[in-house]
Amino acid sequence: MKTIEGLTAEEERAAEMFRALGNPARLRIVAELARRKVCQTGDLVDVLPLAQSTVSQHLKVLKEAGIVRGDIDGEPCYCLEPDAIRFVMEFCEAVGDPGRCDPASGC
Amino acid sequence: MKTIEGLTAEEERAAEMFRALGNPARLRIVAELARRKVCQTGDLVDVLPLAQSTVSQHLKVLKEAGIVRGDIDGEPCYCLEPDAIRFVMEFCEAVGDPGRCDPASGC
DNA sequence: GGTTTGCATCGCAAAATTACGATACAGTAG
DNA sequence: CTACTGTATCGTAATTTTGCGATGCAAACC
Repeated sequence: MKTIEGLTAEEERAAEMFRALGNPARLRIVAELARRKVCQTGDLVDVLPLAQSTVSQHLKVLKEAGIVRGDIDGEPCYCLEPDAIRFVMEFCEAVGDPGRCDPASGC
Repeated sequence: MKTIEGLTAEEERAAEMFRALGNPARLRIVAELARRKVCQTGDLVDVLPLAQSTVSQHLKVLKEAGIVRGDIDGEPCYCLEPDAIRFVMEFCEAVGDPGRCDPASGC
C-alpha cells in the first residue's frame, strides 16, 4: 500500500483502527469482548469457526491497533481498551459534522 | 477470507464500512469530502498521490460500502452519505457501552 | 523427572487488496 | 465529424492479508 502523505496523526490512527475492525472475525471478537467484559483466548476460539492460531493472530492485530488489552495481571486474558471506541466515535463525530467549527462556514 | 456465521446484519454492515474506511487513501477521501461537501473525481486525484484509475477504484469501494454517494443529478460528483457516519457512531455506541443495559451488571 | 494445558509464534499456501497503465466511453468544444 | 476532457473499467503485477498446521514455551499437574 502506498503511503499517503498529509494524513494527520489522528487520521493515521483512525485508519489503523478501522482496518483492524474491518474484518468480520475481529469485529466478532470485539462484540464478544463487549458482552463478556473479559475473556481468554480459548473462549473466543470456542465461539469462532477458526483455528486457535488464527484467533490468536487476530487478537494480536487488535492489540497492536490499541483496541484490545491483553495479559491483565500476568493472566492471558483480554478486554476492550476503553479509549479505543471513544476515539473512533470522536473521530466520526469530527468528520460527520464537517465544518461545524470551520471559520469559512461561519462556525 | 472465511465467512463468519452468526454475525448480525449490523455487524456485517459495520465490518464492510470499517474495511472501507481502513485505508489511508480512502480515509483521506472521506476527510476531503467532509471538508468540501461535494467534489469531482479530479479534485481528489489532485489531492492524492495516486493515479486517476486508483482514485476511481477507491471511490467505487466507498460507494459500495454506502459511505459515499456519487453521480448527483447525473453529474459525476461525490458527497458523503449522511447516514453512513451516523451508523458507524451508533454501532460504536452500542459496543462502547457494553452492558449498560446488561442485567448482570445491574444496569 | 515427564505430561498435559493454554496460548503465542513460525512458515507457508491461498486469497484478497492495492496500484498502475491502457483502454473504453460519454459529453463538450472546435 | 474530429479532438479533447473527465471518469470508469479492464488486465495485470506486486504486496498484504488470511488461515492453517506445526512448533515453541511456560505454568500446572501427575
